[in-house]
Amino acid sequence: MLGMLPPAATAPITEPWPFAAILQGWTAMKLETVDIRQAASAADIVYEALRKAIIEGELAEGENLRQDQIASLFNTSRIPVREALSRLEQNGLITTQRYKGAVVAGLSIEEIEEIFEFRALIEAEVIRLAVPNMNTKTLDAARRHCEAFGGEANSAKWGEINRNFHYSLYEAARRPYYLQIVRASLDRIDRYLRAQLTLTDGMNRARREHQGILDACIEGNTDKAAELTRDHILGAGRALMTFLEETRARNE
Amino acid sequence: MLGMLPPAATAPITEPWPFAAILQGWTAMKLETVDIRQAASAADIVYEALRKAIIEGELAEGENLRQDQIASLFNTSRIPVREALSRLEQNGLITTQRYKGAVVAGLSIEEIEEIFEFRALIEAEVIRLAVPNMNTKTLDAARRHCEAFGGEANSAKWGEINRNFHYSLYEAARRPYYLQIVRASLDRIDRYLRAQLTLTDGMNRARREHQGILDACIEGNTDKAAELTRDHILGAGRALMTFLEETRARNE
DNA sequence: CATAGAAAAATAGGATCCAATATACAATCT
DNA sequence: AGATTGTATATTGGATCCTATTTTTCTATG
Repeated sequence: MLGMLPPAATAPITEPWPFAAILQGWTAMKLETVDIRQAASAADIVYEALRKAIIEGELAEGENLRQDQIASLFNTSRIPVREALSRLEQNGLITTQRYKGAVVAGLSIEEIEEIFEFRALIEAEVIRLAVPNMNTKTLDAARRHCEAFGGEANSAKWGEINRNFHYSLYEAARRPYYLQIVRASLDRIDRYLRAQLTLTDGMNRARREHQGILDACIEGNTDKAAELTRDHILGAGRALMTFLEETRARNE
Repeated sequence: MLGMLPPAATAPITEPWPFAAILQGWTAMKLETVDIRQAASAADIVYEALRKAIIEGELAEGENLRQDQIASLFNTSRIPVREALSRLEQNGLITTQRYKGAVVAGLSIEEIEEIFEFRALIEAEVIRLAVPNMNTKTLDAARRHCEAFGGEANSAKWGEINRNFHYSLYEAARRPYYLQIVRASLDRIDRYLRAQLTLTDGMNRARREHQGILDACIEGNTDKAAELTRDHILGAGRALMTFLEETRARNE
């Protein structure tokens, strides 16, 4: 339901203006900091909120997204909403029909399978590129996320922590384009992945596999890390497939 | 320059309404034909025209895209233009700054290199998945595109034919998500690829390598086709790198 | 003349209005 | 009753207007 969206409008993405720096005089500021000032437009805020709601599964697939409803939720007009919807459609998170509106995009079993297969290919390669660049700082961060994942009781947070763990390793690859694609493909299936983690016993398995990947990275064993990442994703995909086939069969 | 954009607005994407079928009575129509009616919005038209102009290099990188200028070019208001620009930004083809406008996105040497590396990974895999599904029809189509590529004198058409050749093989993979990513990544570097084909002697080499890939597909040699595709892309990337490093060095 | 600062023009973002289309529902006919 | 047609309502797409910000131009001053 749309009512489940976050408070909106009250949470601008802009950082606080650096009063202290101004009071101390501009010389106290590094010259580079001047151009950072870039407020988020209304469209940005709506886009991010909707994106988050979709990938976290708060908006069910097939649900209608009414422009004026969303606009009033965010205390804005329909123009920024339309821009946000247009961006979401470009990312494949929603589908729109002319004069009929937008609905949260659903994925067929085959599409989900394809995206998992794709992720296995890409993320294994990203890890392969990342391992040689990893230093103690990245490995420490990854270990923290790995432990956080194991220790978190609230299943609603697993998806986020799972992302953080993988991203913390992937960043060492220093491949912004790859990472953008990884993010986009994960966005598409994140809801299902979250379901798999909580509804099947995917959690324990993920915990073990994360530890294995992390160990391989610490050892500097590139091939092993890539192989384990690939297996991790394909395994989660297979578990999800059997789960979905059961539930979708049951609903017919 | 923007003046180089196509005539626009005069070319709706809708097909003609099937009068004959109506006069003969609805039973004469296949039931599937009814739902095709889906006109293109103004934003769609602007988006496609700008996308084409950017990937073909008609709009130089760094060039400003003024909303009202584009709007008057297409005889429309700024609203559809803004939607088109928003989509283009999501695809990485332009970059925008709040209150400052949009410019055609340029790529650094490193970014171009990364995208070529990425394409080599993905397209090799797509060919790998495609070869087992290829039949005489797809191979014939690919051969025609391959010959057209060799026989075409007008260098402005090489980019398009090059795309057609590769896509005709890739389609057999039956992986819509992969293909969408392939398309997006090719969009980002197509201008540079076109430059490489025409400005270096990339054409002859591409012709040879296309023939090799096609032969491997005809033989059903999956590994060879994947290997050659990978080499083809990486080779073009390297040639482009040296070319760009020369020209960019010369301009400083 | 050079430069800082103010005024003006240009341009993007957003709100509101109008048009086009779809959906729901009532009225009518067989 | 059931189908069909016309009408009202809802909703999206697009145009126009207003506001916020940037960029440019002009002007005053040293």
